[in-house]
Amino acid sequence: MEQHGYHHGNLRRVMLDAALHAISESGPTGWSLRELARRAGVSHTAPAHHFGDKTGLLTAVAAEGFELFAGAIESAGEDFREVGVAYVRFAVQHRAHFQVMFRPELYRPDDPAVAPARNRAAGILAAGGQSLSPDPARARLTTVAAWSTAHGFAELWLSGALADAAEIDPEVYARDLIELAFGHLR
Amino acid sequence: MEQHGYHHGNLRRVMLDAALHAISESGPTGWSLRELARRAGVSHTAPAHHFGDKTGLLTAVAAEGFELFAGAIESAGEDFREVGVAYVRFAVQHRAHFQVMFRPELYRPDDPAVAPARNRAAGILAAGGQSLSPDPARARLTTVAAWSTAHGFAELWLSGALADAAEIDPEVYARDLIELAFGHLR
DNA sequence: AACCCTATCTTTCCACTGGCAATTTCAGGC
DNA sequence: GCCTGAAATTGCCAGTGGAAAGATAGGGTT
Repeated sequence: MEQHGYHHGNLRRVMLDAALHAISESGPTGWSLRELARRAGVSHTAPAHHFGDKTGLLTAVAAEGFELFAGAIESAGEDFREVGVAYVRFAVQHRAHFQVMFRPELYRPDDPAVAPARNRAAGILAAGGQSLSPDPARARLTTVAAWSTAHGFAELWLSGALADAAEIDPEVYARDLIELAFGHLR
Repeated sequence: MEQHGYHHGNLRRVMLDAALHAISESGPTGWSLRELARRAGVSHTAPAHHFGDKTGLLTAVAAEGFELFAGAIESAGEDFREVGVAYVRFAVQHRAHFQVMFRPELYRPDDPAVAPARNRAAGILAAGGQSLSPDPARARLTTVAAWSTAHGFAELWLSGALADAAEIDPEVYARDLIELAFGHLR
């Protein structure tokens, strides 16, 4: 909100938001660093100081994404089906983050800002799968099955492949769908 | 296999294969048209004659992908669970095609070479869902549920998110997982 | 108050990219 | 043999990501 002089004062956040906006509109690679810098009113190399390079900016997006994501599914409660719904809700509400997070070739997945958050999220999913699984030996399989269902629905929805369902609230659809596939487990 | 003179003779196919190779290695946008042309031994504008522009090349990849894909799931038989396995097998064996097909912002999804093949594939999936669904009124939901599970597993596998399962044959894993989620339907 | 230290941002430069326009080569039908 | 159109070429342009080096602000230190 401040008037910028030579020093912007908030460039990191502004660039991140600009990137998220651009990603939502044109996909994770459909924009240029220079364009973002222009909109932020700074020179085209200013962002380098905060992110290093374009990959660094995407790494920051992924890191923030995994943080938000872990929080979102963590606060979904005990019922693993609601975790799945929260998964889909996150993908829809934070589509830019989501579209970067699961394309590791776009960023540096081993970055110390990314890996911990990702592992935290993976742990939450694994715990949920364990609680859902009738057979402890198949906990991992159950986790991956439910994860796949939520993830696949989110991807298909975001890609527009489910255009015929565009009218319906994706969360409601996701809940029905998870119930259909995993409701028989208890 | 012919020696190239001024006219390459097979440029279209060679460029497609080069693109598929590049996509497998660096993702659907991690390469340049010029680099591909260089490897094919032609000038950097030669591909334009066959594909128009870069988007045109990706459109051709998507079109070929949907053709192959429709064939693959069509020949998987009646059992819808085997269709899911074929879905995953296709994604693994043709990962470059797959990674383009479901990112419509990368190509021209309304291209006449793409849309028919995509619709054909969608029809096969819908028919499978219908045969799987106990309740005809919920056929669409069942289709989307099974589609999501297969798609999500394929995406997670390709992205490396299931690194812990890297040892296991993805087809076998997919079969178990589909059985877990949809085996109770008959 | 003068100093310097560091983070931040600018200017300048380079190789590379996608795409357009004009031109050249070549192959096969007449 | 020639002529026509498909297939490639060269040359050009604006835009891109990134490196290098300089400029500026805004403290802390003394």
